[in-house]
Amino acid sequence: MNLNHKHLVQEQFDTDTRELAELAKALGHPARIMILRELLLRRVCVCGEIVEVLPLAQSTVSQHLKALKEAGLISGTVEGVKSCYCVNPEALKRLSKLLKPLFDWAENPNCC
Amino acid sequence: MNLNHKHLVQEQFDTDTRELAELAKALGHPARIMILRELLLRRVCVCGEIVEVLPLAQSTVSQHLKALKEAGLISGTVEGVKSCYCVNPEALKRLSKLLKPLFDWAENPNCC
DNA sequence: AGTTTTTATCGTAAAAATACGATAAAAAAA
DNA sequence: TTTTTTTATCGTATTTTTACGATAAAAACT
Repeated sequence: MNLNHKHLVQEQFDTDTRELAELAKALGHPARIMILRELLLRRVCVCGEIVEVLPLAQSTVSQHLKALKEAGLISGTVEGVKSCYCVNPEALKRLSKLLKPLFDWAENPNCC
Repeated sequence: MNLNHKHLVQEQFDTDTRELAELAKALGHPARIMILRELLLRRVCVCGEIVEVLPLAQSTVSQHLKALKEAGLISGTVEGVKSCYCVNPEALKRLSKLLKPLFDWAENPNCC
């Protein structure tokens, strides 16, 4: 496999496909799902209480937060010494929109 | 990191969380999104025409098909020398159900 | 019977993801 | 000012993912 073959391969797909894949990938780990759930549960944007909820080291949680942030699913602001995160509704709406054709089909499948 | 530490970590999350993560992970690659799209497009279950549509080697496509199958998103039947796949609507419905709380929140967020 | 077609699997290499501890950096508290 | 708290990042080890070519196995032609 070439040095950045994967990168070249990814570019062959259209934007929507790549965007959906990226959002889905960000949701593709139980820790990150839990983070989103926790952020939704506590009405206000929370910070490192997430670490206490998850069975993972602080550095690992920080890494997962970064992944969610890079996918646009959450945004974080520095609040003094603490770091506050919240779910980005727009990203979820986008994901919903991208998945809609699949879900619509599932309600009325024409095969199998 | 312990030998199967990751496995132990994954077990600490509840079933719904793990199920959602697994389904999302399966969708977390543009090639697999394309496969689903292609299966939906052609009304009847198709087989290896997928290979022709994707910019990937046959063996790689086969691997992606396996991943989707293992996640329950598609099912495949052998039709003579050919292999026929189709999307499993139940899996998509399940994914939709698991994502609904997130999407509902996004329509009426209470933060940010 | 021999050849072709179709697809899954094996072997393998490179890259990415996952996890942790250690540490740095900045704000807050003492 | 020193210490503590909080969080991001670095370094690193391990595992998983992604990709390919080669090959095997089974059905379908010739």
